[in-house]
Amino acid sequence: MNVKSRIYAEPQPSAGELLAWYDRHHRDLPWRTSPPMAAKGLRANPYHVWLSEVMLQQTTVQAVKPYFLKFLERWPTVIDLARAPTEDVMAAWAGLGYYARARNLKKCAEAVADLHGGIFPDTQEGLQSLPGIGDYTSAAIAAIAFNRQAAVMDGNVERVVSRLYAIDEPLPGAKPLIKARVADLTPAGRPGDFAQAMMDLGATICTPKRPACALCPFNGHCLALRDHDPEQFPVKAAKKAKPVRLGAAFVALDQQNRILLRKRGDKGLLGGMTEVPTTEWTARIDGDDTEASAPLSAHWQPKGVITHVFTHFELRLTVFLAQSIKVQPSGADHGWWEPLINLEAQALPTVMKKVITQAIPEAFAARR
DNA sequence: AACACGGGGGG
DNA sequence: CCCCCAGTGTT
Repeated sequence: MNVKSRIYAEPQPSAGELLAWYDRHHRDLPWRTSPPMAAKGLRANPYHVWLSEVMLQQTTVQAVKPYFLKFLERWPTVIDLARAPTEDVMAAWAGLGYYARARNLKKCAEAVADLHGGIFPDTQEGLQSLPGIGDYTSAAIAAIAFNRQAAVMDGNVERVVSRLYAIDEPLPGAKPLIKARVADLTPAGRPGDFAQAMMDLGATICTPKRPACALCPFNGHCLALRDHDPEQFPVKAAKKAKPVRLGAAFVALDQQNRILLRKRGDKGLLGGMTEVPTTEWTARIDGDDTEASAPLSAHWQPKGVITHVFTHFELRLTVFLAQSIKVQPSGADHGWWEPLINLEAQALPTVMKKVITQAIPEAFAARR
């Protein structure tokens, strides 16, 4: 920045302006200690902050709320979570996505319970040594639960800051530059409120499309607003096309209305989750091979195709149903027969709920 | 540095 | 339909 623009630029944005806005407009969220309460010295519970932050990774506030309340009711402390069966945690997480988070959540709870006496580390370094806690989450917990002056940067903050300074370098390359700006802005007092204020601002005012700049506490300092079009920031690197994968899924019911289920391996896609048997998911499907790869010999009835979009590919599964199967004692490989009435308690990812609903429309509507 | 990893809501 | 989201771990 040259001398002239330094002289004539607007005064720098300050944390105080944002905190004043936050005091008036902050959202009331289940894991949050409101600014008035925080001012009276009530500190947020590190367990609550950690649980919410892990759930909020790449996930919207709206989606997280019910899961957060359910987890807290079922496992009130990190010790309770550490002692819970992993299958229960996976089943409770089902539907939230990114299931490595649930596996790491359990590992992290065990580490805190067994290695730290049930007390979360209170530094960013200590927190980041735990499973599932990276750059963002360690900074967020350190700032929000322990009042540390940590620079919290997520997708919202990247957008706000890239607009504030009209940063034209594309993401993710611009992250170090943005992080430095965030560190400069983060105040020693109320760093947790500042972080949450930045994220609230990004979620409600400085939105990806049609930002409400007229309502923004930073609208006197925003270079993207003054000199450009805020909607053009942040600049992002081009993304690649999604390939399609195909396969078949088999819904088998026995004579007692039980469904054949399997557990997926602990690593990789949908790791540790429950599924119905399927073929491999490949670029092309061999029609003659489909029947042969069914989990057992039966009258397989085609029930249509479901589509599910993952982060990096689109999956189309042809669904087959077989009913009134006589279960052979040593029949299913690695699977088990689960009464349909228990489906709700299984760790079924959304794609598998789609498959089962396609074959048995009333499968998940039966209760209540 | 690039890739793998879910799911849902908004425009 | 496309975009994005309170990112982390692996390679």
